[in-house]
Amino acid sequence: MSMRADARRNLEQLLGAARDLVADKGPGVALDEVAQRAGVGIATLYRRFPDRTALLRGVVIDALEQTRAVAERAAAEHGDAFEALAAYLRAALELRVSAVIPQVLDVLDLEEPELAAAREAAARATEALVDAAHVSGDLPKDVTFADVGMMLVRIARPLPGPMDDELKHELARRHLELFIRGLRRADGELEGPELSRSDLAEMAHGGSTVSS
Amino acid sequence: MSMRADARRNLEQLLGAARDLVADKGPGVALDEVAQRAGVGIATLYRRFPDRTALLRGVVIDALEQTRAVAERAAAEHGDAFEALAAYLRAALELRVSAVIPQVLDVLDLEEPELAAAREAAARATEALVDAAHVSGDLPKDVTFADVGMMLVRIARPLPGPMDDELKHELARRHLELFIRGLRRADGELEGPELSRSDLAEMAHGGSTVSS
DNA sequence: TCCAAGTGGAGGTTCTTTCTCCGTTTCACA
DNA sequence: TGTGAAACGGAGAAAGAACCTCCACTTGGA
Repeated sequence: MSMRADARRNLEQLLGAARDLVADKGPGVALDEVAQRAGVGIATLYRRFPDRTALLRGVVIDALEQTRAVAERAAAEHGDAFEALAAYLRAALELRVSAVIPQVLDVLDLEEPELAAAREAAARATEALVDAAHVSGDLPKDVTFADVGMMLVRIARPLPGPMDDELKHELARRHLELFIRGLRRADGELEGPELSRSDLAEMAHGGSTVSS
Repeated sequence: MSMRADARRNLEQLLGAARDLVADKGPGVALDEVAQRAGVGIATLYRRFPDRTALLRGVVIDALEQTRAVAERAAAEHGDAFEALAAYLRAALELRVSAVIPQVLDVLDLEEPELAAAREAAARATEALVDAAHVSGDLPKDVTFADVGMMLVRIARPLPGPMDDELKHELARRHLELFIRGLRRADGELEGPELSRSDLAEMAHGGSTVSS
């Protein structure tokens, strides 16, 4: 399976544009807009991805794969477990990857094998980071995988408002640092649902009740 | 200016529905949907608010007014400055007020006197809380008004995804507590733009460069 | 050089949203 | 309890937005 060089480049442009726009505007973006942002004609988009679902699937699988890669790299490069977790969070923020995944969860069939595998691999890699930080004692036990992941999503999602995009991103970085700083050796009793990874998985699967 | 009791009730329903829906879906919500959620006919909406802008203005003025009230109450009811700030954040989260304001910033003319006044009053009240917490020493100096406000927005905004609404809200509460916990007695050096209130105001006004 | 692979974008079609119009219902005062 | 002004709901015409196909043109690479 080799494509012509220009075709491959366009495919990448398309995935990148779709990632950004879906992160910003949700899974219902106008496909025309995606094509335009990617700098290609609309026909090129439809040639690669016969429908919206195919495009979204492409975006999310790419994002999950990058998440996994970044998480594994963070684990390998940092001896200290908390530092590894922090490094992962920073890298994931740069990739804008966490902003896009929850947006498409509504829309895609997560049972679909290729997607389920990517999901599992990414979750496993990130959960390992959280677990290690728990064990090392720097991350409070009551701060779960889900808490960390969701806060990352909250911080990665672009704020609405008339602000310049670059500034938005700098602020996101700043706020991630603020979060990380508060995470380390914070103590106290945290109220509210302590979701585990499997709670999350079940929820995505369809049901929306927590065992609690 | 007295309205019939049912008319007033409907007006409130409308504002409430619009607040929720705009917070969830942005300022472009279908007005039909707003009317339906409010439990009134579409004509009733158009009778009160001749166009989308009027509705959004109504929503945001209401929201700003509630913000001010809640901030002043928090200041009055808590001796400890940090506790007062925390109480304000919790109350603002419940009102879903912070989620709606940035959504409409794009769309509305902020110079318009009535709106500018509401904005100023709300900002003044909340800034007082942040300043007091700075002075008391419990809130690190490098965590600005803008940082606190934006983190509140991030936490108040509903996460995308298939989760049950009530659960989403419980998690938002939990994450706000996590944030508050991390705020107190956090120390270190925070990088990135330290926006003041006036930076924020200028930005909203149109320019998007920061004095830095 | 040549052609298979790749491309862009105009525009017909379909779906969504807006907003008016008017017959019906409801409140509130006597 | 009767009355009318105020308020209401919702159907549907008109406007707008998004989708997606088709085909004449361009380009990479052997």
